[in-house]
Amino acid sequence: MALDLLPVTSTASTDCCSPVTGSTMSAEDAERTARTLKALADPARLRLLSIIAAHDGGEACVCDLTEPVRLSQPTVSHHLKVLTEAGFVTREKRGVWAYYTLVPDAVGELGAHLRLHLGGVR
Amino acid sequence: MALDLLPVTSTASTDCCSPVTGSTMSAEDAERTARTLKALADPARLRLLSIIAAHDGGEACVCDLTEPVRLSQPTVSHHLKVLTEAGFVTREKRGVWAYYTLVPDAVGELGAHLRLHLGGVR
DNA sequence: GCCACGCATTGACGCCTGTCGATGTTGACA
DNA sequence: TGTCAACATCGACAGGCGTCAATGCGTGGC
Repeated sequence: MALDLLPVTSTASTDCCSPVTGSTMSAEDAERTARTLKALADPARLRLLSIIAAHDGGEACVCDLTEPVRLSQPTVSHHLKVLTEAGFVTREKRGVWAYYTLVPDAVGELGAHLRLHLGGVR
Repeated sequence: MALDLLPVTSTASTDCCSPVTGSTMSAEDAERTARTLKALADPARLRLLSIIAAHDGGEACVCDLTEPVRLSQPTVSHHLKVLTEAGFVTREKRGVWAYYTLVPDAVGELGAHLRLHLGGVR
């Protein structure tokens, strides 16, 4: 608020920058959004989602995912569990195989929510 | 290698699911995208970006960011460095103060790149 | 009923990361 | 020149995370 010459007394400690004009993200919202982003922020999980998306019908089973990412089967299962709990894929057991399917607009909603608070659209 | 009934010879090992139809994300792309996402996947950094975005002019200095996030000054500086290296903010030193400014469409481009490979738009 | 197969879970290990106090660095001012 | 303020960097610590081998659990076929 105050400039170099004005003898300010109201602002006790901080007085260097411009004030806030919009509304900031709440701590709870930041925590939830960060958890969702953490599920995406892994190269193996990104590749898994990409492979599932590239499959016909948008679904794939674990045996089709283990070899392309060059990881052990328990590790792939772990990543798929993380992606499932974050809401990016759904699991459906058919016989012996487990089919993972993309949740249609999960990444889209995440991006929209980010642009809402971070002013990407303006 | 030989199966129970069908004499398949083309598919060597995997034969349970549908084949791939699209193109998957490369390992290098996944690595780079994951690094960018990791910079966002933290509640403190999300709040910092949100506070900067809410400031007038889309810029803020460290002294305006330390108190809202309830973190020490070194920690805030560390988070801002991570965000700077990821390309979400830029740093400009004016006198004693360091002003951080949002990179206009960084989150938008990230979202677009994700939807491109993950089929969010279809 | 038993065995083979696909997948999930467990336990363990090493690395990465968020946080802080202490210290260094730089610019403003007297 | 000396001092103070704002910010960055360093070193250290605890907790989280990615990875694997070993094991458990259903399902389908013989």
